[in-house]
Amino acid sequence: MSVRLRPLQALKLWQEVGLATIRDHGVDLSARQAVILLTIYLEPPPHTVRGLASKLGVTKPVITRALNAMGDLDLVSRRRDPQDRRNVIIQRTVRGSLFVEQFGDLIVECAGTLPA
Amino acid sequence: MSVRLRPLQALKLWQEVGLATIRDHGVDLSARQAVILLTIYLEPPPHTVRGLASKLGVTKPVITRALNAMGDLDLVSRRRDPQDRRNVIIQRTVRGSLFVEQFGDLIVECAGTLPA
DNA sequence: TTTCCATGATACGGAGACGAAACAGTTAAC
DNA sequence: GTTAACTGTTTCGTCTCCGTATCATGGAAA
Repeated sequence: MSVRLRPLQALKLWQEVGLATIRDHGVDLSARQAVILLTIYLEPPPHTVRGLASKLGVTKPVITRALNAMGDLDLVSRRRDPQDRRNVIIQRTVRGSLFVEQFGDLIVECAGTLPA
Repeated sequence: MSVRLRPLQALKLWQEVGLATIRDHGVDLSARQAVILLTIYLEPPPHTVRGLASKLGVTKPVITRALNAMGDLDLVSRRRDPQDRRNVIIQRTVRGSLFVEQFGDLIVECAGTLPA
């Protein structure tokens, strides 16, 4: 069952959620960081720097820096792959799971108050 | 009639739309710029620098700079208010309308392909 | 008129992100 | 064992953005 959404509703939803995240002044991620975080938490592991860079169409340093920033916030964690020690496996954290979950709830809440 | 959306669908939708905008390499606005643009095109005019700054909870230079950037892209335009020449009235443009419209369609399209 | 207050724009220093290129570490090929 | 290829990271110069403070202009009040 697909989600039915009209253009005006979609735009309003984007505006409301954007407004909420800007004004909340809590953790504010850039658009790219948000997409990286969502990819890590929504798609099946394992996730690597190269894989994420390829999927998003950006360079590797972008991923490394985003992981540094989100690592400092305890939203993701990294460890070496024991099998192939060149690889870095990106792992989820408790705080990251909570953050993503709350973000999902925020969108759902905004969607619920949308006019017909 | 409110829009019904489940948390996992909402998160997937955000990821898909974010992915599309990152990879398109066309016009890429910051999160703040996007919210400003949507506010201009979704809420009834007139819009002023001060009003937008207050609504978003940011300082005035942020709005001025965003309007400069989006003005260079021909997404918005500005003119002095003839009544009170201190004010600047922010106006919509053809290109901006088209851009917002296409963005709305993108969200709707992503929503339509969402799994149950 | 002169003195305030309001508006939006600019100057400035600092912080952060970008891509290209060079880097250290690991594995594979020969 | 040496060379080559691949991983993620760092460096570099550049660019953009931020907030504070200041500026230039226009309106309102005395």
